[in-house]
Amino acid sequence: MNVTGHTRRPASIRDVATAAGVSYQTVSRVINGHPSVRPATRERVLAAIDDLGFRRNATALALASGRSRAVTVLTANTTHYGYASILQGIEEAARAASYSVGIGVLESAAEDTVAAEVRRAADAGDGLIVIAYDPAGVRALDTAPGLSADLPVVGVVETPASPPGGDRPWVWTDDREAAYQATRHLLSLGHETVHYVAIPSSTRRTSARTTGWRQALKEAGASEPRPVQGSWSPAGGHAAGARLAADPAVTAVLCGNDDLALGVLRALHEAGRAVPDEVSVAGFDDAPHAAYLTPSLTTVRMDFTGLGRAAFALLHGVLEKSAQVAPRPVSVPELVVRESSGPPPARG
Amino acid sequence: MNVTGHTRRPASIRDVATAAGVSYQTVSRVINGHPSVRPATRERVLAAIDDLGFRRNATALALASGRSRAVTVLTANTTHYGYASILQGIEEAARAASYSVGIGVLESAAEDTVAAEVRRAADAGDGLIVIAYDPAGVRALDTAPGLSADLPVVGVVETPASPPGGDRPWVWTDDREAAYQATRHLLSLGHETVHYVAIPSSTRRTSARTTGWRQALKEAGASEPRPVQGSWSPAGGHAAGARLAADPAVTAVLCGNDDLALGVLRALHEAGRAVPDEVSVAGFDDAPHAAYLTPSLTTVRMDFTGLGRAAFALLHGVLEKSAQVAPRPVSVPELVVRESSGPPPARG
DNA sequence: GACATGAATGTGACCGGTCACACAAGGCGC
DNA sequence: GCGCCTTGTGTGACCGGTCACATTCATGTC
Repeated sequence: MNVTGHTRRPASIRDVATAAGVSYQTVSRVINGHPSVRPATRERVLAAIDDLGFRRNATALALASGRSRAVTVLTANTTHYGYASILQGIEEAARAASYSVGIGVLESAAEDTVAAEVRRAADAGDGLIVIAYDPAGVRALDTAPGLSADLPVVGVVETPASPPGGDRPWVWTDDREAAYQATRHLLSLGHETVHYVAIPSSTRRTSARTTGWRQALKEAGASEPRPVQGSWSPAGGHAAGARLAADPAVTAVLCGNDDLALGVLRALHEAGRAVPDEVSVAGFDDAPHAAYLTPSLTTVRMDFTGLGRAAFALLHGVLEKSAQVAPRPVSVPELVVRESSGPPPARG
Repeated sequence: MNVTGHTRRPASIRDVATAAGVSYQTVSRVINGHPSVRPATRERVLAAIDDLGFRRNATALALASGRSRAVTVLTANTTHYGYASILQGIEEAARAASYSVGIGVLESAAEDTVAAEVRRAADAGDGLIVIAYDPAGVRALDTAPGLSADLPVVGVVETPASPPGGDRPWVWTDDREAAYQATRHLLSLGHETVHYVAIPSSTRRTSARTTGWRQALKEAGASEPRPVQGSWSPAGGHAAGARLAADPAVTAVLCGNDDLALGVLRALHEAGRAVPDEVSVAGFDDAPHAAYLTPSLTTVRMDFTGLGRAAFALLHGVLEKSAQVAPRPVSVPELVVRESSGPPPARG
């Protein structure tokens, strides 16, 4: 144990070598667990390492080995529950694998902003995970390969519209299926149709959640109202909800996430429409607050941290060829029925 | 512009040098804007840089210069709104200063867990920001200097109990004052006293918010109920709220954050106690959902991203001595009165 | 016209690791 | 007793930058 407080420059392998009376290469061998080092020598080196408080310099290691054992996460936002949970899942898995995690926030979807962030990420780590639920993320995911040829990129995406997209390095939960189930749940309660307040779609066309909703309506032969474009926030949900509340025909609303649902609930309340007696509302994500709202929110539970872990695992597999490039990890969200959904009011 | 797709090893300054017909040192000078380079030479070098798509290798730079222009943020959680916002503020400021941000999650407050994370942080970047609102963060903040002598550490903390703590590199918002104001608000509405549901205290004794609450009660000559120990989550608030709801004497509840308040609201609802008619509730943070709850939540708005930016600014000042070590940045939270607080019920 | 001065550029060492290779000593086969 | 393989260890170059110092040439000064 080193007790000298004023360790100026931290000890290098050469310092350790001198202290142990061996060459720096031998120290390197000990550090890396190379077999052919005589036990006695190893002991001496380990003692010196301990004594000098040696820690392997990550920067030098990165320069020499060409790999930094660091990944960068690009996201449009760190505060949304889903995004934050994914990040936490990534960090957890990365930590377990002794990788460090860097983070970059995409402040806009503008091409140059995104490009700048991707480049920063490219020379900060040796892999990139993009949370691509929104236009900024999608653009990053699209342009990254072009901007930095040999930077492995993994995307956390919505359920891809087309069949599993060849072998793109993507992870997702089946939110199309989840939206389908949530919609069916509402229809099965007796609602004639289900309105939808959408999160901003990641693709130019329409989001996976929208697709699942639409599919359920179609199968049930229900009419398909125009989705209301929301944002990610309660404020967006509130605006959308206000419009829906004004239409007496609306009896069931599915929301792209729980924050939107919260805004919708509020708008319905302000319009004097009772939930679930007059209108049913369902959300998406099962954020921590969903269960504690009044009425508590029927929603779809998403395993975001699991998604984050899977994203890292996939990237890890690419970075260390050894690790198998895991079979596309897809988890299935689970519908959680609470107070906010119920049968429609008897026909007036 | 380089159009060759297969850039094997990326160009180094020596490649650029050869291409431009100068020495690598001249390239280095151009990159760093050294004055004494003949304009014509500079042009040639710049052309070569552009042509080869040269990007300065961050790792080599870090090794040679001894500084990596990276900071690490240590936090117990990335999903809480406050924490996530602080992180976002840090990232924003760091990006503006061309620093990259790494993140480490403290999974427990156990000594070795924390120590391991601090060490990882120490050799990942050249500065550390610790979000120290909870035991894990506090321990990290406390032990970091001992674990890694010359690693600059900045703490995002609760309002320190003692006078500004010498010259500790800390940033905070005056949440003691905020709690004081929120409590006074409730008292001024006519409540005899205000109950408090606490977030886990960061110190062994009591949190700044608790102190502010206590101070307001004392000044008003109100009785001081035992604070109810909550967690950070709605679930914790719900448990605490259930207990408080059972006591008819309770007419006003201040909560350590908005998630707790949400749980308390729910518990009161379940107990059949109307808010604000029978019981007033106030939160802390002004999370995005606070305004959209029913009833909407009276709370204290905290400038978390500003706090994050300040934390980075402080660390930045330490890292680059040039930058002034900003005067301790303290922002003042603002009380936002909404529907959840009102006068107590007329004495029955 | 000799010499100090400064601008423009190049050379070598270094940061702290890794890798490829050289080399000495010991065990084994024949 | 010689060659040969294996084990243990050391040497030198390298990763891609920076820094300190040397060098060249043009200019100004007396």
